[in-house]
Amino acid sequence: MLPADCDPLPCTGARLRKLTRRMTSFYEQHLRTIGIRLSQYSVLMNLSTQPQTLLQLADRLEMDRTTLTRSLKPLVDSGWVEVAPGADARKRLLVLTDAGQRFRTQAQQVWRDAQTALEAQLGRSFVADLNAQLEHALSQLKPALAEAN
Amino acid sequence: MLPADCDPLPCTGARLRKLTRRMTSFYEQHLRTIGIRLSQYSVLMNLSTQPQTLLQLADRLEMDRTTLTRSLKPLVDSGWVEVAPGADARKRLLVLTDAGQRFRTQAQQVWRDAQTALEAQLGRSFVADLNAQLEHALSQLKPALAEAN
DNA sequence: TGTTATTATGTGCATATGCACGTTTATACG
DNA sequence: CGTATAAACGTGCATATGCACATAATAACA
Repeated sequence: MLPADCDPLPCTGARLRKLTRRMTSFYEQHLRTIGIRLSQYSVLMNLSTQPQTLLQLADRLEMDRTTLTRSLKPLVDSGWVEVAPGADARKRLLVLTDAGQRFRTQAQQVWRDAQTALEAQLGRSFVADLNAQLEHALSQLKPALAEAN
Repeated sequence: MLPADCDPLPCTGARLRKLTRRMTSFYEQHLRTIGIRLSQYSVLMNLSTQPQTLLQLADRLEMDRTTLTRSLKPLVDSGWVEVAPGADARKRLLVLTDAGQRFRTQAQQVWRDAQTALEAQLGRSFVADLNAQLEHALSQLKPALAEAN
């Protein structure tokens, strides 16, 4: 029999997905009061600093471009984000409207409550550690950059 | 100004979602060779031990019952899982077929490669720590059990 | 300048995710 | 036994996710 350190560890991906489901649910219990999803909150936060093109925002959020395209629809429909023409005719600039800024402020309060509740539940130092680990993993696990072009 | 330990930490939920996207992508680069998703692999693995009802499996995977219902379709269509009548007329028993068992064995090899590659990329001890952290978080962050009934 | 490569984006498709609501079948109980 | 409750499951809806493919517009270059 081989030594234990030759066997792969339990599936990290599955655990991660599991925790993400729970965690998302946790945040959204709070965010539901103002009718917004966690991912939408992320978009609002990232746009609050400055307008960006779709691709720029997708890069920041590290999500698929096409996912973002569709995630924007409810935000645009709600009047919080505007899709303006960009520097050249290809680009589209995503802009947070005034109403969007106001709403973001409100949403940030609710998020703050959620994050605080999370830290209360799991322990602040644990959450800090977890954040650091996630951050490290993200830095090491670079995106599957489009097959060596 | 308040001390820093009164401010909430950066959004854990957003980081978690980010990493899950990347991580899923990492695993699925491997799993794609045999045409299966990470979540489907989890289902196969959980069914390989013993047949279970939909609710039992959903509890194990800690995912929404209705999500699982639909996730089963491609597995059933591929002939790997069978939906048999359960103990009483309400229950449906999910059974891994023989072909399903064989496929699971094959898939497990591919998963193993992926997990090993992950450990090579992030460092085995880091992955072990991360697994432990995720596990701990899961144990502390209990499901939003249906509003105190 | 005309052709080619690159950039920025959209759409179709197949899942993943969970809430609200509805249906069927058991079980509890008066 | 009949009715209220609970258990197990399905479906509609709204997003989330990313791949393959298609389009439009700009940049690069012969």
